[in-house]
Amino acid sequence: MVSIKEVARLAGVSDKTVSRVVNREPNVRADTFTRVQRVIAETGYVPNMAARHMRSSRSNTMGIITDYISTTPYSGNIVRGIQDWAAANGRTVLLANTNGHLDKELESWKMFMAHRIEGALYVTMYHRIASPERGSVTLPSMLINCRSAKEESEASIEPDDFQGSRDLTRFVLARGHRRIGYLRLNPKLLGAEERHTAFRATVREAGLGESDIDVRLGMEGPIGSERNHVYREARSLLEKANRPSVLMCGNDEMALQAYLAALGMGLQIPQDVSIVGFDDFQPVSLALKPELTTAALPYYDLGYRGAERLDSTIAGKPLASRTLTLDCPLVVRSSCAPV
Amino acid sequence: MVSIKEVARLAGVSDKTVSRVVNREPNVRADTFTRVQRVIAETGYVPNMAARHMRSSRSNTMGIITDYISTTPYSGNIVRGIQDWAAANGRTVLLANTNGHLDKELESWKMFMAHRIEGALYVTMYHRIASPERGSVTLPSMLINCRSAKEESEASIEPDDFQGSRDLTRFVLARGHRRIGYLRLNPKLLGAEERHTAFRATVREAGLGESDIDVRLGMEGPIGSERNHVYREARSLLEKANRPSVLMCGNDEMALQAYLAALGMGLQIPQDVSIVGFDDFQPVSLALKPELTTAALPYYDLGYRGAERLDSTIAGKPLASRTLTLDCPLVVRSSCAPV
DNA sequence: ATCAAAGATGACAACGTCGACAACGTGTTG
DNA sequence: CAACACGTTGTCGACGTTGTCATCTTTGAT
Repeated sequence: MVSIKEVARLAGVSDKTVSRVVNREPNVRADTFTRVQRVIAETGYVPNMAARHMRSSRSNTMGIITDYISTTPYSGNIVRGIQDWAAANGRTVLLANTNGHLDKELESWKMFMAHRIEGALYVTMYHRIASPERGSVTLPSMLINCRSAKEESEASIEPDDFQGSRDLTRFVLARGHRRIGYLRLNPKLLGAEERHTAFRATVREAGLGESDIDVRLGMEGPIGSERNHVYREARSLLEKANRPSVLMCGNDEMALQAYLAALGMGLQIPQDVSIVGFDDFQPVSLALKPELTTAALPYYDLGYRGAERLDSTIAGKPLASRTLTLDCPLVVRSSCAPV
Repeated sequence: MVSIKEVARLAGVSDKTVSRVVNREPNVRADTFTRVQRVIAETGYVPNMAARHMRSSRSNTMGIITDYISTTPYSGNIVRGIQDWAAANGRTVLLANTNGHLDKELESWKMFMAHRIEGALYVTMYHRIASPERGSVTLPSMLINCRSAKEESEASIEPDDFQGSRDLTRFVLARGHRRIGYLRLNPKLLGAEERHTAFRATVREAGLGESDIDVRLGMEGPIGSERNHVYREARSLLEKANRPSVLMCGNDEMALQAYLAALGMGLQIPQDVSIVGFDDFQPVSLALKPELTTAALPYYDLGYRGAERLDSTIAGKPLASRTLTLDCPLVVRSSCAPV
């Protein structure tokens, strides 16, 4: 691999001058500049990051720790958002996956230290409470899609489940629905609480009473091995004498099961019953017919803006607020009809 | 950050001796070893990879290029497999996502060169023909989930779609099905051809004729914006006077639509019609009720073993075969009943 | 023409690590 | 006791880059 010295030799200048050209430093004569540029092009010289890192003692690198990237695959978009930010800003990212194992998490931090990362992004695949186990490492960090358990807690960026659920509920109400079945997420997830609370607050605000809504628990138990009651509960809701005109589901995968339950009973969607989801998990929300009305988790932006925020922190700029929430925009498709 | 010299000073030895301890070199007295180890533990010293890289001119790093990681999210497991191999073998991986843009691909190669990667894994999210655009870069590389268009082609590792489809078809036949509807994948995908061919070969082998099977095209058009006929075709198959007893689908997302079509017509699965998929895309295959019988794409292993193979190549060992295929194991659940 | 200021370029060192080699200590052999 | 082998430890330099400072060249004002 050709080095800066080799380029310098070929261009008949000093290595320092090549460095100036590469880094667009001022005070290089135009002809020198082009001559060096030409040699760089001819030799295919690319600066060695490791050497830069050594010289400047800045690695320009951030680490990403993810937990269960495979279980909820769509949230891989968080990682994509981070990467795009990094590529656009000349940073390097190092990725580590823990699969939820503590020992792998500690191992990852060690690997990160070996690369002298300047900050870490702690990404969870479910919106939840997290407590990064970084051993004795102390570095700028940003929690993405989760928040710290501790009070003196750390900077984070999260989806606004409350707003998403509120907007979705308002939309459902605006379509005239007055009997609503609600299938709750696993209470272990942060989103479960917020979505449910927002739903209740919004229907109350609209003047509906307890008898107008019917809330069922769709999933429970430890994440990864939860018990799934969605199909059964959806059926039960739809078998009621005065059945709901709409089923609101904790997420899109639950909506899928609600579809199966409704169709299995001979009901048509959305003519006989409307269904809405949450997350906009597209392999499901777009595969369903009719396509699913839902609220989109801003995964990509969580990553992109989370990386941006971490970078500010590394640069020493204070954050406007410790926690930033991003909207979950409503995605209107055709699974929810007017009553 | 504490350096090897600082550790050496505190332990009262030379930096070289600390280096010996860190790298488990022989010929260090036991008491020296423990003394140095203690100082390392106390100071939290971690060797600097950038400096190692400089000294040894070996980066110990491989690059991963992926195309559309977000569209078919489950295949992120390939990346997880690679990472796990790398973590287990002390290698670093650098990840770049192109979203299918050529300019981003070239940019990624440049970034890789800056980090002096020793080899590259070119990962596609669909099983397809690929031609890596690496500019003038020439490095050991391995195609994962794709193969080269060129004849003098490059090493690759791929799923065995043929075997998967054959085993699935045999399974269906063994359950007594003799009228089979088949929904084809987008012909643009490599798997489409292989799965379809295997299906035809296997039914013929079993003595079925052309009139016993009915093959429909489920999807077509450019990847990312294809036209989707699955729902319509599935309905059409099921409306036939002598309707198939089983629907074999190109993948699990198509199976999902087949479910919706069947249920929408008042048919019960698997009593009235059996359905099988392909891929084992679990957010779908496990969410469906009854759960889906399918063949699993060995994504994780493609990544893990692909990394392993690339590493052999880097080390200069010849590969037993240029292309390696991995089995797609049958996953029997409950969506396919005996006739 | 003269000189100062500004612009352009180069020499050199240092970042952290480890290979090559030198040097030292201890025990063994003749 | 000399000679040697071997085990243990240390010195030094180089990897590729860029910051610091020095040097040389050009420009422009007098």
